[in-house]
Amino acid sequence: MATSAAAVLPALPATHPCHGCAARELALCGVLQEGELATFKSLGGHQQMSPGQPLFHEGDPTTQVFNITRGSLKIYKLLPDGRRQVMGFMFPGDFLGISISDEHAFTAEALEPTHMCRFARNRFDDFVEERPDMERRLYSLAAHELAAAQAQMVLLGRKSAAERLASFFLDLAQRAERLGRAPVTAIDLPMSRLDIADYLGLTKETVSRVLAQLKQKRLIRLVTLNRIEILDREGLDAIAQGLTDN
Amino acid sequence: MATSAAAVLPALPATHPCHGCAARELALCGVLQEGELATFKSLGGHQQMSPGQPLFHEGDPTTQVFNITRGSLKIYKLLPDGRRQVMGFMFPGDFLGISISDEHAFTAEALEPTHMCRFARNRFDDFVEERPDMERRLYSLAAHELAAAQAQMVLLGRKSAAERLASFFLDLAQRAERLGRAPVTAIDLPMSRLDIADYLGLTKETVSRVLAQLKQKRLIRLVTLNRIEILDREGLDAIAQGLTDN
DNA sequence: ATCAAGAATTGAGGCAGATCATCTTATTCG
DNA sequence: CGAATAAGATGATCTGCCTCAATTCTTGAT
Repeated sequence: MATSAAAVLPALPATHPCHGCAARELALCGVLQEGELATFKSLGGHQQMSPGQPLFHEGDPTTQVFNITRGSLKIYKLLPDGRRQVMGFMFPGDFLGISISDEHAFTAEALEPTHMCRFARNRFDDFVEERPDMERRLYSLAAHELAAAQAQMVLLGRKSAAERLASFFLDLAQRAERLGRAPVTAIDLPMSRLDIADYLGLTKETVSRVLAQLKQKRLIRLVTLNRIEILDREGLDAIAQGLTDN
Repeated sequence: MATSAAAVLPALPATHPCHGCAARELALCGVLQEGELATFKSLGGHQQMSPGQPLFHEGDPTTQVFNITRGSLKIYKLLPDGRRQVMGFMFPGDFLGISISDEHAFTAEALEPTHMCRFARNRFDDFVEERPDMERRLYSLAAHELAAAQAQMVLLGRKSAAERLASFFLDLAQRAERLGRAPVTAIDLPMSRLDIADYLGLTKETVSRVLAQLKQKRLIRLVTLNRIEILDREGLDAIAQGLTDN
């Protein structure tokens, strides 16, 4: 069951609808051949969203699944009194639709202008059911997400504020590297400080303060408000893993 | 992909090795027919563990997968300095092996005398690969676990100590009900207060104190140290969801 | 039964991060 | 461009949970 995406994909003709899709190798589509890809593509459509626009709400029927191709989203749950927990952020290549429930377990909302492929869920399921590769890929995605969720439980249950921020930045860097296939020292933060706080189980004030500490320790630098540069990755790593008192 | 376990299973002859297995309908095996079940069973063996005994450690190669049939386990991750996050507790019917990594992401340790079916991972994978039902079931399990992990993130990121305890007890009650198919008012706690604390992101002292509060509010009663009775489920529910100040 | 050892409870005080308030810096829009 | 508005940073104070320290209870061995 330890199946991973095909390492090499055949080049597509420039006229193919998926040609040039930044997400292709990373997403579900990665396991499909050219012919299948066309069939797959024909199942659904394309969709764009503007910042702040919700894709769906917690509790909505899950009639569609999505594949992010550009931009980013946050997904979150709310408690009745308004407390919010951000479950994660989605970037190009990420698949939004791992669930066997009829209702969405969370709300999804665009952080910036965002593009995605959209599929009717029943047609998607039918398509997947006939392609063992695809099923295995889906399982693999779910298993990865589960591992990530468990890492986040450690963060939320046992890490200090500084450890949480450091872990978060490193995680973002790694995801950017997976997308770009090259080492990354500067990271975009398309989400607000409040989003970060709600993701890390903190308040926006604490996020600001810890950010200031990390800056002062010369571990990071704020290029702009929404873009940081990692100055000392080893130092950040040491903090993230709890190897230093902070 | 919204496949669930078969609702009704054919009765097995009393001589069948899986006859009387408390976990059969719940576990992976639930989708298998009698013939297949025998084949499946022949892939692996049975194993018993005593309290405190580790099944495997974080980082160990994942050469086997397991299906709990009796007893219970805790699974946890450690930070380098010894801080611990318990990721969850496993009961009969639960499957231990959702992963595509070559190394275990956590340590698993028996809480009480515990029995399980054991399968070599490569043989298990081969078996699964030929049975789409089984693959779908595995995906379904992973999706469920992911949803549970996300609920736990809300708990760890945003709930108060009392809310965490209340949520925990209700969750245990629901799991017991899924196993026994009958309403449950008394719950066994095979884990220590420290295990509970490390699961809920608290200390054992806080767990003790909140337990005392819930007792005093007549929401629960301690039958013994390791068994509580739920006296007011609605009240607990209200707390768990954060509908009451506590 | 009695004792020992571990587990759980209870108490006192401290602290990391929350809350509330203010100020500063971006961004938007007329 | 400049005012309006929102986002972020910073300061002061508060508090829920943690830490450290005794007890008390439970359990298993003799």
